[in-house]
Formats: sequence, C-alpha cells, structure tokens
Amino acid sequence: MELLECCAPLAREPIGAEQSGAVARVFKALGDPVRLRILSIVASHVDGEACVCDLSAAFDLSQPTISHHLKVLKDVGLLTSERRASWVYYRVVPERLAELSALLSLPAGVSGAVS
Amino acid sequence: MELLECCAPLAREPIGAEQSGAVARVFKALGDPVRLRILSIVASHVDGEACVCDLSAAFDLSQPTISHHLKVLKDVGLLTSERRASWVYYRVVPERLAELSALLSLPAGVSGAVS
DNA sequence: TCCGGCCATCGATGTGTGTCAATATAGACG
DNA sequence: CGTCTATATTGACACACATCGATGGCCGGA
Repeated sequence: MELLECCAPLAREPIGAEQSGAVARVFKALGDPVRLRILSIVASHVDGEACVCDLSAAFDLSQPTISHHLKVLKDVGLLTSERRASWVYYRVVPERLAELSALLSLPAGVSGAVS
Repeated sequence: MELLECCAPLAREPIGAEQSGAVARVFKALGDPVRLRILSIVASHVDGEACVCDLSAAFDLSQPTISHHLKVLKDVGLLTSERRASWVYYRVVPERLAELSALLSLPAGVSGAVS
C-alpha cells in the first residue's frame, strides 16, 4: 500500500474521483469502533507494537474477529505486521496517519473567513 | 452534534470504548468516495458553501442519492445546511475537521523513535 | 515426530448501506 | 389557488460487512 498521493487538504481543492476511492477505503477502515480502538491501543503501546494476544485480551470478541479487523487495517496501510517466534506483532504506519491528518487539515482561511 | 470530547490523539492513549463509537460514526461518514467528494467540493467552493444543485451536477447520481449523502454528513456534524429561497446551501464545519485532524496527528515520537 | 499454543482463513448468518424510482414537502411566481 | 422548481423522505433491493464456530497453518518444546 503506497502513499495516497493526494496530500492537498480536502478543503483546498475538490478531490479527484479516482483518489476519492482510495482515500475512502482508508477512512472506511477507521469507521469501526473496534478498529479505532485497536489502532489506538497499538499506537499507544509501549515500543509501539502489540501482539494479537494483547489485543484479543482487550475486547470481548472472538479471536477470528480481531484477526479480521487487523487484516482490514493492514490492507489499507495503517498497520504492519511482523512475526517473531509464535507471536505476530503489529505496528502503526505513522506516515499513513500523517497523510490523513493533513488531508483533514484546514488551509488557513476556510469557511469564508477572508472577507 | 456536539464536540467529540476526546481530542487526545489516537496514538497518545487508547481511546475509550464509548468515545470510539462516536468517532467511528464520523469516520464512517467519510468512508465513501461520493461523500468525500461532496465534502471537498463544498469546502473548496467559493464562499465556502454550495447548493444541492451544484453538487448534483458534479455526480452521475440521482438527486435522492445526493440528498442522502448530505444527510449522512450533516448527521455527524461535518456539514450544516441553510435554506435561502428555493435553494439549500451546505457548509463544512471547520471545527469538526480540525477535531479529526488532531485525532490522527502524531504526538511527537511515535513508532518507538525515542530510543 | 507429535503435541499444544498462537494466529489466519473459511463458510455461514444477520445486519447495515448505497442506490434508485416514486412520492412528499417547501417555496417562488403567476 | 395552481403550478413549477428545488430538495427531502419513503420503500425496495442488491450488495457489503461484522461476527461467529470450525478448521488450517506455523512455530516451539517435549
């Protein structure tokens, strides 16, 4: 999963019809309470990584469900995974979060403030 | 639709189970290509507002479908609407975008950079 | 080599959602 | 009041998705 290649804020110029699909996929991945919490837990975890066992323990959900959510977040480039011994560790991709944050930022003077 | 009341970045501390639901609703609204383009068109429009006729002309979709997407964006507080004469004008809520942008921002030193 | 723990994949199921045509509502204008 | 335009609501339908149990794959230890 490469960069979104459209880091101009949404409020600066209309997003293209093609790019909107790629961006929407990432936001859709964030549009679930469980995935939001997973991302937040991983991001704020010590060493910036967490194994599936850590995550499963934080939810009242089955292990396949957690694994499914992790796959969704990984497929859109928000997480990466690495296997060490029996455990699989997940980390956030900071560039990805930064991209989204920049996309939602306000280009200094929106909402008709400049009169 | 009030503030999300949880402006600490996701990467700073795990988001609460309750707040994650409210935040996920907003991201879910952004998780559609059409809604992303609508939001971007409205935000980058002159005077920061656009009527439904402007938006309908930008898509190859039926008018009810556009109206539906506008309602979704409005329900999560990303847009406001105002009726003037026969037309309804939509504007973005900059605070809402700023909230989300802050939520995705990186708290200076994620991904274990500090060693 | 076998067993047990960790994680991913598969198949099924109920629920949510994007879309449309049809209809309703609201305002402008005769 | 009647009609036309602009927008919202309703009902229906196909599709996507979150969740689970069952199963499979991978690895370490005995």
